[in-house]
Amino acid sequence: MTNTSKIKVYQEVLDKIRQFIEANSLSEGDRLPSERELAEQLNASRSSVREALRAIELLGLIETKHGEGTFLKTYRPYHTVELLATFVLRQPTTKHELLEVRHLLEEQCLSKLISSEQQSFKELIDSTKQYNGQDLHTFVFSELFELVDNELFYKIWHLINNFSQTTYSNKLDYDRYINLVLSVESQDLSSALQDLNSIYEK
Amino acid sequence: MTNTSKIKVYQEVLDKIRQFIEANSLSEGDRLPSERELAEQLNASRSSVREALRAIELLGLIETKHGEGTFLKTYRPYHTVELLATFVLRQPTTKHELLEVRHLLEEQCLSKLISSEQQSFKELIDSTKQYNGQDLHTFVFSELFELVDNELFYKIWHLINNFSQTTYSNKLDYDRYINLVLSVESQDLSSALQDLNSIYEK
DNA sequence: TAAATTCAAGTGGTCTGACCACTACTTTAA
DNA sequence: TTAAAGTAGTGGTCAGACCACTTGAATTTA
Repeated sequence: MTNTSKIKVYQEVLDKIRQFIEANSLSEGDRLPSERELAEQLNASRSSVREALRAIELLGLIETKHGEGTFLKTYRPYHTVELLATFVLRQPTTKHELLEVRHLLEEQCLSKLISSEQQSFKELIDSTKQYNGQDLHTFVFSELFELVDNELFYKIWHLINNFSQTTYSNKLDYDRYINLVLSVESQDLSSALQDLNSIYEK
Repeated sequence: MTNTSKIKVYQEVLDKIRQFIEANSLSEGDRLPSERELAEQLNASRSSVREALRAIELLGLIETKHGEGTFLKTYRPYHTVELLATFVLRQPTTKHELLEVRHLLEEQCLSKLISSEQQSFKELIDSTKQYNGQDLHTFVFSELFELVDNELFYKIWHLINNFSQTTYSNKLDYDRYINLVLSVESQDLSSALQDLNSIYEK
């Protein structure tokens, strides 16, 4: 019946690896112990270790180099998202929640920016006008979040944003985003929030 | 040189599985071929197949039942988001950042509650007064976040909250938290935010 | 006949040991 | 001094072996 308690070896390994990273405060580019070493130290077979490593590799958290080793990687979930997209039939509720949270985070971002020292957004406006990529929203907010100077905050938004990839913006949106930035620049919070709303309601 | 093109077996397997799912239009609950079957059909070893399966299992896309088989699962981004968050959060993060983000999530929580339909907080106030545990903050906000009806939002806060292990509340805090809830009840946002601030500034 | 038991086949879970391919470094030879 | 060859360590992959578990059929029992 209630069998869910069975923890698999590869999951334990996963946890141990995470702990190892934390304990040795490894960061981007650092090398993990070899598969054989991990297997021995964690008292697991190399296969199990590999299952764990492959899993977090797919998540984009590590990178393996044949003949060299396994390395921590800067987290970039792009390929994960692509992968997921092909597998997933998204559920409406879920999608709604994702967007709601994203919206929330962005509101706070704007609020933070406005309540901090005034700064110029000239460059951002220019680069927005010239932006030619797929996802204007991501572009603009990446820039805005970076200004907030809270790495964690940025990462969380980034994470959510990647999962809520939905409709790609059409050209009309340029105006909306530029208005938004202008509102931020003039430190008008309620106007900025309204601009953001209009983007979401579209 | 251009070595990046080296595709690993487990990635090919992954792709084939995806194609299989698509071709047979499998959906939630349907069973995939057994590991041994997949290995044979895809001309790979069982280990490689398992590496692929473990990876997407970790992503939350499939579910394996010992002795039964491997099944497609309803996809919940929470799972992935949570998983990734545990890694992201373990990267060097200052306590200040954690608290700032937590604070900010809580502000949004209050804001959401206040802008939604009015509700009674009588029970919450009572149980807060009687609360006898270690962490009043967690208690009160767990309740508040649940009222927001966005599971993802709740989970993110929960994660951050766990990592920002602060602390011990002294009795004086009871008043602060009760005031906070009262402000929410009377739908007075600015007052609620102020109450929250006073908790953080303490 | 109906119910309980036993048993066999199929499945995932794990481990071992073996090669191969690649990299970086050391040793050797020119 | 420099170039080449060798070597040790690493990830990549595979084959095969058990084990634990589930299911359903065959068998036994009531």
